[in-house]
Amino acid sequence: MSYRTDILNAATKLFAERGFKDTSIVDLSRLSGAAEGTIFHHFKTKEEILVQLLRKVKDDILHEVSSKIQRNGTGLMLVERTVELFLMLSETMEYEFLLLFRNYPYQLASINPECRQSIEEIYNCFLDLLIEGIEKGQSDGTVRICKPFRMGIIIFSMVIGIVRFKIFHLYPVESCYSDILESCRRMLR
Amino acid sequence: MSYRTDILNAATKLFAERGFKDTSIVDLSRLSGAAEGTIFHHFKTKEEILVQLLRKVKDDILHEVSSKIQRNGTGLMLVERTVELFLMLSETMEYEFLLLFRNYPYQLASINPECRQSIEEIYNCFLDLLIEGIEKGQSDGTVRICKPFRMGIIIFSMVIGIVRFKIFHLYPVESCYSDILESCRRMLR
DNA sequence: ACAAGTCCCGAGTGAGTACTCGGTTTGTTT
DNA sequence: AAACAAACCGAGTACTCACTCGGGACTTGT
Repeated sequence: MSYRTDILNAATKLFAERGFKDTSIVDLSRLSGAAEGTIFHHFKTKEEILVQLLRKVKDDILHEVSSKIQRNGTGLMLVERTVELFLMLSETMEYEFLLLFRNYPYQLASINPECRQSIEEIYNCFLDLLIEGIEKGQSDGTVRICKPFRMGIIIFSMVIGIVRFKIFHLYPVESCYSDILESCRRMLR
Repeated sequence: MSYRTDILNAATKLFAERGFKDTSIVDLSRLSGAAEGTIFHHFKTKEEILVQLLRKVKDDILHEVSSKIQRNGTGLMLVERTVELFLMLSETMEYEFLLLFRNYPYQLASINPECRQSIEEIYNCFLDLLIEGIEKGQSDGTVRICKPFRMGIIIFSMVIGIVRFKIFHLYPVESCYSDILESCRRMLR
């Protein structure tokens, strides 16, 4: 039982709530209970904490997606399931999503390419599912003829936008979920 | 001819490109040509620069909106014009939009309530136009029966998401503009 | 000419930062 | 129990940051 996981947990919380730059090692030390020296015993630099944290978040989310997404049914159903899953995960994995949205692409992209890559893999995972669903839907007749990539981008940006509104408490959107799915169907049919 | 505007111009560029926290007074001094002391002669604190900057951005955008938006025509047309205007402004006022998207609601919200208020006014300006268009459209028959606020939120989040993708070069979206308008129509009709 | 005021300068200040280092504790192996 | 390594500690270091201060230059009104 080392402080390693305590430090990562503290980092998840603080990086998500305040962002990377606004969290100091002293903050991490206080919240995790580990001395500053201990933190640098487990992680070479502050940046290294973020890199490992994001790698873990990426693994968790990709695992969650691959275990929850079912590919039976129509293409339109796959799109709907992807949207629903994203909305659901943004609640069950709130801190992880907060972390993604708060730190990207603002500080992160320039800080570290590995961070950026982790986050892009997460983004692409969902976008690819949407595109796959649209293409499949065009084969089975549940989706109209349109450019899959473009419509995937549009739907994805809509869902991300909604989640951002919710996570940062800008507008109340919980009541919109059914309207979002209905909007997707209308856009694609 | 004082350094005041030079400092604000430098701040617009640097806060937009790097964010508030990642821009130092030395950076501002170098880019504007004004000595550090001169910066603090014109602005009480670094935060004060941001406050005044955002107030100006808000005024500029609200003025642009009120001068460009025409209310003749159907409700659906008002929605489409609002979306088009937002997309257009995100190009003609690129730095200002970058500034909005980079700094909100991450560092800003907690830093200063006046900053937050400026940005919320900008957001609400567009959202209110969308809602107005939807309600008007429901009267004149160009928009189906739905909750105006919810659909306004959904359309707004879609447009913001697209602009974010573009501004940060995450995905190529320039080609999507006509699809976005088409999607709006399908969602509302 | 002189006083007042604005603009400007940049070295200096103190607080905070990420990170280091020498040494202590704890756990494991033999 | 002795030996070794991993985990842990916190004072110390070098650096960056926003901000101050005392004074110089230029403009304006009297």
